[in-house]
Amino acid sequence: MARISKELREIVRERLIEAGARQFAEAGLAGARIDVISRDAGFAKGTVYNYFASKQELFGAVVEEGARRAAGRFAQADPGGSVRARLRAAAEADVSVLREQEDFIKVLVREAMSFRPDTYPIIEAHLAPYLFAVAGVLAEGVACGDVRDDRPVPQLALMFVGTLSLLYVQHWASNGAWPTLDEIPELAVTWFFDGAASHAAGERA
Amino acid sequence: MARISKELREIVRERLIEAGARQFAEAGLAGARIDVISRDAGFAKGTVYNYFASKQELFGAVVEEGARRAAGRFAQADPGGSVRARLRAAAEADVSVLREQEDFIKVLVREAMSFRPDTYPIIEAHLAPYLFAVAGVLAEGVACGDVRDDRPVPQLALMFVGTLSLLYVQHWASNGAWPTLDEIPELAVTWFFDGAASHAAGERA
Amino acid sequence: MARISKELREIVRERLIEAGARQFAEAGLAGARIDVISRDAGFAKGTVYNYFASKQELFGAVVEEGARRAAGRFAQADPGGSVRARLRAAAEADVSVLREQEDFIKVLVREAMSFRPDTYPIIEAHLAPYLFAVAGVLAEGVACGDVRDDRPVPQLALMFVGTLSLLYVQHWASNGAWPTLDEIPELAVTWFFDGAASHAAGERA
Amino acid sequence: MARISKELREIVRERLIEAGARQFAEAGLAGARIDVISRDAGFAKGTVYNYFASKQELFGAVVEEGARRAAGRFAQADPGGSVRARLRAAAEADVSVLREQEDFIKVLVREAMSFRPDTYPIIEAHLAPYLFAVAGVLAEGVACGDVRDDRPVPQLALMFVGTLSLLYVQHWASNGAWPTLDEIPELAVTWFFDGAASHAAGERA
DNA sequence: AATGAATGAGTCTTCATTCAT
DNA sequence: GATGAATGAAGACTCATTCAT
Repeated sequence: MARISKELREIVRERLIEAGARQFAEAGLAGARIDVISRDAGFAKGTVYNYFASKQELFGAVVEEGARRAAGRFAQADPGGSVRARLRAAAEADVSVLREQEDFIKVLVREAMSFRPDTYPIIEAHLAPYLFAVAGVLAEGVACGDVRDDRPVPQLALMFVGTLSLLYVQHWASNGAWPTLDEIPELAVTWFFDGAASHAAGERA
Repeated sequence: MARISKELREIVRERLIEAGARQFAEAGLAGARIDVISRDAGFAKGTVYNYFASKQELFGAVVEEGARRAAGRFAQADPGGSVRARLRAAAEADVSVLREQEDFIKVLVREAMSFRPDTYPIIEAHLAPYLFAVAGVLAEGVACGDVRDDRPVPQLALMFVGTLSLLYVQHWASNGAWPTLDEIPELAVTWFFDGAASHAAGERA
Repeated sequence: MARISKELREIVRERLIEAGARQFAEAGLAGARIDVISRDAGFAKGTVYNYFASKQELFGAVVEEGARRAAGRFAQADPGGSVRARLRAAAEADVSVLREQEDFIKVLVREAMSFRPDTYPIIEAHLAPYLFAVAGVLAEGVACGDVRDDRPVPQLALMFVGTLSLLYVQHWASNGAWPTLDEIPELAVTWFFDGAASHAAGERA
Repeated sequence: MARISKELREIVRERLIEAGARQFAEAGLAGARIDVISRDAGFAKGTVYNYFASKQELFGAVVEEGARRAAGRFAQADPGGSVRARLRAAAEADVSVLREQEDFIKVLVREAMSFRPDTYPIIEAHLAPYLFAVAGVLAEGVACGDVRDDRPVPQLALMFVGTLSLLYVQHWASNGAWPTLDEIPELAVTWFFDGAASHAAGERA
């Protein structure tokens, strides 16, 4: 099976990453088993190691791919306009990724929320572009006075992404009862801008 | 003698659970090592098995104990006054518990975020009184018009507790850089009432 | 099986080292299999790891033990007198160790002669006391004029030990035909002092 | 075309064997990696298997080739004169071969020292002409009284070749520090005729 | 004939669990 | 009840070998 084309190699890699996303979402980094991943992708155990040097590295690739997909969708769906509208679009893009790639997002969110010393650096490294994109929108918001300027933009970005993540967790924890995926973008933006409890929030939403 | 023996047994059990909390907080369920827990509690490896049938069971006991300890955290301080002030007091009480029981809380938050089928119900059960207390305050807030009335109170309670948890995670993930524990109560309340991004929030804070 | 006495622990360790010597003598460091060693010593696979951190470390212990046994025998059998006589006694002691501990000596000689980058340092480190003992005798020989003084003593020691090793190899390679173990001490000393070919050697021997 | 093809095939085989010699010299049979050998020879992994059925077989071919190359080494230079001078010339010829074929010689010496049942006969067979040549010189030495006559000439030949090998090993083990290749012929002859320790040796050298 | 992706047997190593003392 | 040595299942990772292209 030699002389495989570069594209075929890429396809196999992709399949392994997707199988990895399923395993890692289900079992976490420590609990995931390499040979399950390989089998799930349709290959024998050893094949994973033709593409990734170690379980850690495969995990990193899964995280990276997850972040890349989310970020890509992000970029596409920037309607311009108010910061609020743009962040809402971003959240919608994120949710639409979640619908299609739930495993990837689960890995991202779960491991990010678990901040294990061995996985958090990986997550952080690969999440950077994603946070960067959000931060870009927020920076413009600060510039035009739509966003408070007394808090560092990176912190704000973390808070926005955290809000989204938290809503996902609540969605999963309630087995989809509340919030539903449909509600999440609006909830995230409202919460982020107006808080969860205030009337203003209620009114504006 | 049976009496003393029983008490002694309880003390040993407690020590094992505390050592377990430390390990599980650091390494997670899969990564934790029985041997380290036992040694850390001052016993030899085998002793754990005189008290718990398996690592899983010890883990369950840690989660349960953590939930039990955390559950008490709320009753303590209710200064009365505005909803805002009362929730802030609640958050402060929560943080003060966190200071003392950081390992337990870490395990709890992690597990909550992973909603494993075998531990999530435990967490949920023990979280209930806490959520109930928060909900009580919020309900009064709704009644007096300080809190929006178009969202179910239980959802609001979940969002408040979620905000706190998210801030904890960010605290841990940043190695305490931001937010610091001191900042968390104010941040939580502001975020919950006014959002993270708005000027109103900045002004009021 | 707890509370084993220190002596029992030592005995088990010894058994593992001896089984290790057998395996390493037969298969070398790379080829040796941990579970064969453990089984051969009468234990399950994992037991080796209760005594040694890794295969390398067990190998080091085997080499050390081999060198220790050989060196010990060396020290006991120093009759004093001429350097020639003392080295002969040393060689005889060495051969008597070889008779009883052939596996250990085989490991030592084979790996020393293979100077593999990963094993040679281990061998060198553990062989040091052995070489040191020989060097001590030779240094006295230099002092009293029985040994040439224009060559560094450590080189001479290496040459003597090398001579012995070479004879062992020839013994093994010929399946014991020549030289026999009985002949080795005399051969080694003669060769070392008088050469292999000269008449002087023939006469004196 | 068949002709060229056959020659080409021979060339590729040769390159693989030389690359094999490098790997085996460095890592031994067990430690050598097919993949490294093939790459080093300028081919992809699988190519080795178009020429050799297995790693073992390639190893055998390397040993055989090494022995073949080394076998020619002696015929070259026989200056006549004293036995001593002729053996010295032989040793010099040997060292000059070593300089060019170091990897092969390393593999050979190692294997000779390990006398594995499957390779030792090969080595022995190819060593025979070399030993025979040395034995021829020695026999003349015995005849003219320059070499002791109370030891079988084949044994003497083995001892001479063994001396050389031992010096090689010490050269390699010391990373070339001592003895240097330049010193080896003189050392070998001196040691062989006069011993390593005696004054006579020192004086005559 | 060369290629190199896929394979899977083989090994080290870890560590929860057991149990004799 | 405490101990810690022994156990062996489990799992990551290696790499010789195969074989489709």
